[in-house]
Amino acid sequence: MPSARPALSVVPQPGVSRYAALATALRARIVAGEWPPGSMLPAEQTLAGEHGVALGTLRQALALLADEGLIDRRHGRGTFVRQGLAGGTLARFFRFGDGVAVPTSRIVQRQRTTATTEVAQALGIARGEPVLRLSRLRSFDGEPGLAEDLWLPLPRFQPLADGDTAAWGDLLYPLYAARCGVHVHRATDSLRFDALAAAHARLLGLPPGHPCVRVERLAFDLVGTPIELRRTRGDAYAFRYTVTLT
Amino acid sequence: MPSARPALSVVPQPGVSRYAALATALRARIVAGEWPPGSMLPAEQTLAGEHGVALGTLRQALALLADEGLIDRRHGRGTFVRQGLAGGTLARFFRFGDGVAVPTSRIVQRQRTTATTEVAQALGIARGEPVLRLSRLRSFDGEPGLAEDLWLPLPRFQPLADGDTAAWGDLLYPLYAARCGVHVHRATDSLRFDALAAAHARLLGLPPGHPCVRVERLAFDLVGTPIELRRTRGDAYAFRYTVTLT
DNA sequence: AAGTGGTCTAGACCACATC
DNA sequence: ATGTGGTCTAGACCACTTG
Repeated sequence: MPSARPALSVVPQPGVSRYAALATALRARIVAGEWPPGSMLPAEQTLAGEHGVALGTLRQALALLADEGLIDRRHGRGTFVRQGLAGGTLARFFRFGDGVAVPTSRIVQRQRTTATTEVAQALGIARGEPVLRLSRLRSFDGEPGLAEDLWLPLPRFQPLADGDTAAWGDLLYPLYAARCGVHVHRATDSLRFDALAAAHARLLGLPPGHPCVRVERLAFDLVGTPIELRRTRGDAYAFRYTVTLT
Repeated sequence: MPSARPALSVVPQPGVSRYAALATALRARIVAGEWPPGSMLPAEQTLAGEHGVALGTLRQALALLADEGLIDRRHGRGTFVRQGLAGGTLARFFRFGDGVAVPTSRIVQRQRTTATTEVAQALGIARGEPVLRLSRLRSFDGEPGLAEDLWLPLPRFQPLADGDTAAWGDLLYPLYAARCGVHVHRATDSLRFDALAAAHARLLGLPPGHPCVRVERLAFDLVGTPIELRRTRGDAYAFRYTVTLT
């Protein structure tokens, strides 16, 4: 009598290690929503059994996903699907306030509009598609510090198109998760130097043409779909950033 | 008859895993120069035997050191002590030339002097200690792009104090290794915005007061001793930098 | 007490690089 | 052919977290 074969056993493939294949399989199950963000994965023993591999092999696969930032492993508690980006505040590029407190946020403008060529390309949609455009001012200890313009693809962010923006709180990503079920999983920040346009200068209380650093952020969800384009401007003289190489 | 105890066995300690303790021991042997930069470590089996641990445990220890950038593991070849920093060119913060070719380097000034308070603090020496000060211009396709000021602690970099600087080539770190036996292993780059002083402006062919990005680099050797302070300035309009978050 | 991930072992076998 | 690191197994035991 043949031994029972695990339900989801990983088929050996040339050129791909078992744990890499396993990681791909698990990644797919997570992205498909089998375990939603914040939820716990089955125990190591269980998963290893399901996929017909030894514990060590399963752990190698999970280590890959943890490196990618897809899951969080917590000793004694379990393995969890990551909720979203942590520690990625745009304020980290500048020296404002005490550098710790979350800045306050005020929505200056909200507007339903259509995607320009530039915005469409960034968000991976067609030109002219509907988007929600926001202007936002972030203040540190009451002092204006960052002026932001945001573009959000519209069918998906419809819940943010109406209602009182004063009730949104100071952080957007938790809002995206709560109201739209959108979890930001990855983002790229591109920095460059610029001069302040009149509108931004007014918001920040600086003279027009004042030097600024412009951060362009593109944020992606779990599946890799772009979900937010954000342009942040702050006083170039407050810009401060450190990288360590090894 | 008691079983033979390995020469360098790791003593179990509360609160410290065996592989972490082992990594510390190996790190010490590397830093002490037992295996100089570029040389190969003994095979896994050998090291595991020497320290009286299983192969898997030794591999965990080596994985730590590889993460730190202390060693390079190469399948089928061996485990090597890293030579030095790779891919850390300061030009990565700017968009000059084709972005690939190594820029040419010209030493504009070389001067034996003493450390100011600021330089001394950065290099971890006393104020007034002798240092070698260099000014350097880096060009891309013949166009000046980066103006650099460097400070090197002097007993150690004596070999660079004399001789023809034209023979130095375009990269400094290989020069440090070849002439002074100094290997750069880690560095931190701190960025801020500034305006060009007259001297730097002249070098770069830009007007005085022109906006620039100033990168201050502090480089360390294997032991963690600061060995180079470098201040690089480039046109703020050429500044371009991208970070990915996850 | 029960369940989770973390550590450690002792071994077999595979894949890569070099002579 | 030989030596290197990479993969995989099957298990034991430890450490952390929660009911």
